Amino acid sequence: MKYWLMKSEPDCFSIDDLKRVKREPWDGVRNYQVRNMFRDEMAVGDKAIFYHSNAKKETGAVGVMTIASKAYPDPTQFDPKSDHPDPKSDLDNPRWLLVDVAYESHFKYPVLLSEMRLDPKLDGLPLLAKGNRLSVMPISKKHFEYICKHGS
DNA sequence: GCCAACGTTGGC
DNA sequence: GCCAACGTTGGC
Repeated sequence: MKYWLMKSEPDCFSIDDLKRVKREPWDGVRNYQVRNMFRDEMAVGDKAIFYHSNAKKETGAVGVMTIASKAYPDPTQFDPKSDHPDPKSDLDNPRWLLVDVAYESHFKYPVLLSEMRLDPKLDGLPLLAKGNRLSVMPISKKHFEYICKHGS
């Protein structure tokens, strides 16, 4: 099983939103590296940390979700009214993929980015690498479990 | 709102 | 293939 960290802006889609709907297509990703991870590396049952980016209050890890589907074409790429339409994507060979995610749990306490930066146990966490802008990234089991423990 | 860092695009 | 210009991400 693999472990992931996935970012979302809470103003756009928060962990509370995910809790309400239980399961959601993780759409809108327009980055080839992430597309390839969806396609080649994610598997149903993998665990992911839900991370609130660009949050007004608390930027950090807020809970856990499960990967609930294989990768499939992101329908929003073909919708001119969506936030990220891609007119160059081909219906027969879609450029962008997504996976469904399912809610698992809220952390009791958010694990803030500022705390994670100071924690030597999280050295090497890709989230903390300078200039890392990936919205989805693999993390080690050790880091995953450590963050979960910290949030509980 | 600012800005550093990065990815993508497109001209050549 | 190079690289400048531009757009986006995301912390602060």
